[in-house]
Amino acid sequence: MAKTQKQIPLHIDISEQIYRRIIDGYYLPGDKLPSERELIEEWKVSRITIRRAIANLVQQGLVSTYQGKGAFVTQKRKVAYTLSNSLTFLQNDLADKGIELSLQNITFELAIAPTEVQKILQLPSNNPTAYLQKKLLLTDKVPGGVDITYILPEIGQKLATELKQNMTFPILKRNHWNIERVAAIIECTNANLELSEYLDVPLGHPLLVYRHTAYTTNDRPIVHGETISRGDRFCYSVNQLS
Amino acid sequence: MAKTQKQIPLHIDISEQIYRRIIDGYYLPGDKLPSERELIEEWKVSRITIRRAIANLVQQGLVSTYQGKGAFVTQKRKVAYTLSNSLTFLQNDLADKGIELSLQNITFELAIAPTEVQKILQLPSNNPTAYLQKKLLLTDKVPGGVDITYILPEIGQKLATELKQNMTFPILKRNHWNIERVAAIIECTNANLELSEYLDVPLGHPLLVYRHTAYTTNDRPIVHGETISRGDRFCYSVNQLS
DNA sequence: ATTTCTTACTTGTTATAACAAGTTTTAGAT
DNA sequence: ATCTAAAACTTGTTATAACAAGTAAGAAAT
Repeated sequence: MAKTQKQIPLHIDISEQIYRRIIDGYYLPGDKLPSERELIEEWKVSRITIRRAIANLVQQGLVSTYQGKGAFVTQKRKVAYTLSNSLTFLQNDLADKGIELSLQNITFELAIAPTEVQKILQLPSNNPTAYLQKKLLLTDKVPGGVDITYILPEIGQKLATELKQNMTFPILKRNHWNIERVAAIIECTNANLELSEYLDVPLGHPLLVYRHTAYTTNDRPIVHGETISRGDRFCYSVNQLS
Repeated sequence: MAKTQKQIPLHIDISEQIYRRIIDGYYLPGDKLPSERELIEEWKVSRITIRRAIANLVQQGLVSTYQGKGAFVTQKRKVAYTLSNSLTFLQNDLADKGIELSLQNITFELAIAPTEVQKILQLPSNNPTAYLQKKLLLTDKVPGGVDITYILPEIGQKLATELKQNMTFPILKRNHWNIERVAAIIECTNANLELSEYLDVPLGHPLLVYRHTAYTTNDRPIVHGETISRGDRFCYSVNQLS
């Protein structure tokens, strides 16, 4: 005998039914869902249950809510960062796709690096400082990511002006800092309050993290940082050859 | 004058304070948070507010709750899939790290492929079928990912037995299907109900998706699929040479 | 016709309440 | 001492209620 089906909560039942309507195209991307009041009518449940059901859909990234306006089916088109065999030159990459990338400097300062960064960049223990830069990445004027980078002091000092206005890797190349290899990890996290404010997303929104270390000649690390981008708008494309 | 600070909700205020306690190490990974009752006492607010505050932390991936037990600070150690210059051979890769990978076949059947897959695999329009395989990936007996793959009929038929028990790429190699290149995209999504049940995570849990197409000689596509893994347990490591 | 203000509608926050459903501890029976 | 059942925890679900805050539509005044 099948064991008695575990009682599924009302809010899951309701969110699954709305889920199907979205998947089946009954509610299309951009459409407004019925208001809470209407959904309460339809299912004859309390507001708290309907709100929970909608929250389930928001958590699945299918719906976004706006105070005073309503709940809307999200439309997701993602932009790919290309991690080709050569290096990432995001700006050109996006320009090819007709997307305008701009930068907004948040901070640029000499700071004591966290211990992990000290190790990775092989900073001298008597003076473990590096330039810390935080940049906001805007695609078509809309914030899409944050870049947090530690740069060796000698490089950061010379290239300060440029670094505040452009992407890091192309600047290094222009200034004859050869980048021999980049070791990177791609992972996902969820937005904390600080990031949710920078990126204008709700708390807990999925984010893609590209944590990288760039090495110049003789395997000398020169830059370490992470690019944190909205998971609903970006992805990474990888091409592997045998 | 600074414009009047936007009123921040109580639940955010509380979750941020607990957030700090976690970040500062006052609550350590694995620790049990105070119970709802105790937190209500501490902040003199209603249960709904405390529950919302904890939900905020869960959404940020910092806390997990278990009915009847309590809320616990999560400990995150992530396992890296290596996307080296050569191809992904996950099993060896993980074995090197002392992690046992096992597979559990969910479905293996000849099916009509979705139109996107038809295009990618260049299936004949009069018979657009391919083998559809769903596998559960278990690391140390615990479900960590789901693999959904479409395989050309001629290959799937011959290798059916093997495919049900092992990873796809090593099998192809053993059977002299040369894989010349793999085009892949890494992105993140949130668990829907089906995936949340397979992977034993809450609805909306962050997931990493590795969507790939493998090409053999003459750029002929033979396999297309996606590996969906728990974002809290896995990441991808990429090494780029110039 | 245009602007302004009010009103009605939307989602967001918070409180109180009761019960359900797991887990752990305690008290009791053997 | 060991097993068992009850009690006392825990988080999960759902209802009702009131007000806050943001948006849109309509009425009133210019």
